Amino acid sequence: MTYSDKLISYYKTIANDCVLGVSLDCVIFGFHDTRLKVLLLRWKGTDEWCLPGGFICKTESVDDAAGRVLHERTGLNELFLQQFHLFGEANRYDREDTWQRQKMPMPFSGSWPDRTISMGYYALVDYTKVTPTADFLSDVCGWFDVGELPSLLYDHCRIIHVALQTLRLQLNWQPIGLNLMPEKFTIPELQRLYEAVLGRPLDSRNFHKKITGLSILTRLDERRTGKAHKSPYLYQFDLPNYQRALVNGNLIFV
Amino acid sequence: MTYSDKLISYYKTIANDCVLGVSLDCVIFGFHDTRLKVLLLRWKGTDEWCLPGGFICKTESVDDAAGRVLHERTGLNELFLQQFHLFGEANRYDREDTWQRQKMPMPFSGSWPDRTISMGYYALVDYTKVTPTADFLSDVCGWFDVGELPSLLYDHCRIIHVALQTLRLQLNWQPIGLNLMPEKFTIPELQRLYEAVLGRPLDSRNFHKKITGLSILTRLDERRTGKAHKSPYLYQFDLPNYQRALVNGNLIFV
DNA sequence: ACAAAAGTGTTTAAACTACACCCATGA
DNA sequence: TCATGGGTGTAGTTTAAACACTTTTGT
Repeated sequence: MTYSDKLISYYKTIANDCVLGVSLDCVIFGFHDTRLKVLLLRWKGTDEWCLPGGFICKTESVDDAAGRVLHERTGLNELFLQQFHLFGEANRYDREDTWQRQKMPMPFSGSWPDRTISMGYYALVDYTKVTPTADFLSDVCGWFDVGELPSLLYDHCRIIHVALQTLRLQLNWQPIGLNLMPEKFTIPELQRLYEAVLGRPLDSRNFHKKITGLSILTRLDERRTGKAHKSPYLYQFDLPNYQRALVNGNLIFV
Repeated sequence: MTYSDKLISYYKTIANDCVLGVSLDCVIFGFHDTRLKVLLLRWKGTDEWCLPGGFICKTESVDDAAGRVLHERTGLNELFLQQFHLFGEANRYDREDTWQRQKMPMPFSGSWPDRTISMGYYALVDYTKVTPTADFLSDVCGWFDVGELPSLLYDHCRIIHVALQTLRLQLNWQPIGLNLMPEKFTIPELQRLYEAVLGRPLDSRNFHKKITGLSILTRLDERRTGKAHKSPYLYQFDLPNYQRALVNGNLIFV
């Protein structure tokens, strides 16, 4: 059975079990080494990348489908996952161009619709806990700097940019720190995250004052050592206070 | 040809021309007599109401489809129209209960999917310019106070509540005043709008100070007369300054 | 000892909150 | 003349922004 045969069989299964004409794409954000990252898949046999995505089973809620895709690609459950935009243009991308770059005949026969509406989700995950896992259509799954994206199929470049815009807007009301940071972290590391999302530097004294003033962090006795400078304290989130601050809309950094 | 026959033919046309399994629902907000209103349709031959909605033509963008539905129901073009949530649960509502209340056999035959995903849009319109117009499935189209909704089909009650929540959150960054107010209005009238959306009273002195301080309003020489008290000045939005304030995120009333 | 980042406090300006009286109008 | 809501200012408090030096650590 050739790959092309397998592909046709794969799409037949999808057409049978899933809602046709609707897909979802997940922009999975992580944070590592002062950079905001996004998880991408490399299309088999090409140098083209795309977002993790999938279809919605006939008896499955769309949010659950997004959770499933995310679990399959990262190994994580109970992620912070949020709808952000429905990409519903009749001609979202240049189909000819994409097929050519995908280097394979797309098995679009009778039942397959000739336009797909895609729901965009973004997820915030702890980079250190993710096991990037490719899917049937891809051979590599890996992280990319949001500022240094490779060649992307479909309209996925636009989807990432809309996700990033949304993330910036929601920085103040969403538990972005909690979901993107590892369990223990230093205040300067958290500041790097906010700077990476906002795309501009913040004043360390004001940041420190603000973040500690919210009482959402607990300072541990440990410190992060090993660098040629003063060892910063490690902190972790105080969950009850964090939730409270979110509800009250206090997590503001403009 | 009975209504039931027409209905079957109607759904056949939809199944032929539109994307199957996806619909859209529009929560159309207006403002009148100090109250926030929403436009509803009465299902033919029943006392049940629902949101204006529709399907997406095969070659139409989803946003355009929402604009079309809105134009058909209100007579307005170029409305402020915004995606707010995808309602994608596999069992969004009790189907048996809904069919019974709709008092008609739903023509769900072979090609009709047994679950529908619906994209929620909200629109802000000038109440005074709207000509409510029923559609094929409804016999009445009219405004309701968001606080006094009638019996609603499907999950439309939930959809309205999610729309309202979104509207509250977006009050600060969306041109809500501009779209919901008539061309000329008084500052107390605008304050009533903000109070209606926020659901709580605002201090008139602070409101006046704030709104005039933004330089987004032009005071006209006219005043609104006819009431047994001091006649308030009429204002209109200064569009260039309004846009600027929106971009800068200055339209905040918490 | 040096380089590199962490930790910390004050001052100033802007924004927000609370609060009360007089005025114009129509009944 | 009375009832109703419109118009307006100030003081106190809170919040944000700007800004620099000392400490710790590893090399």
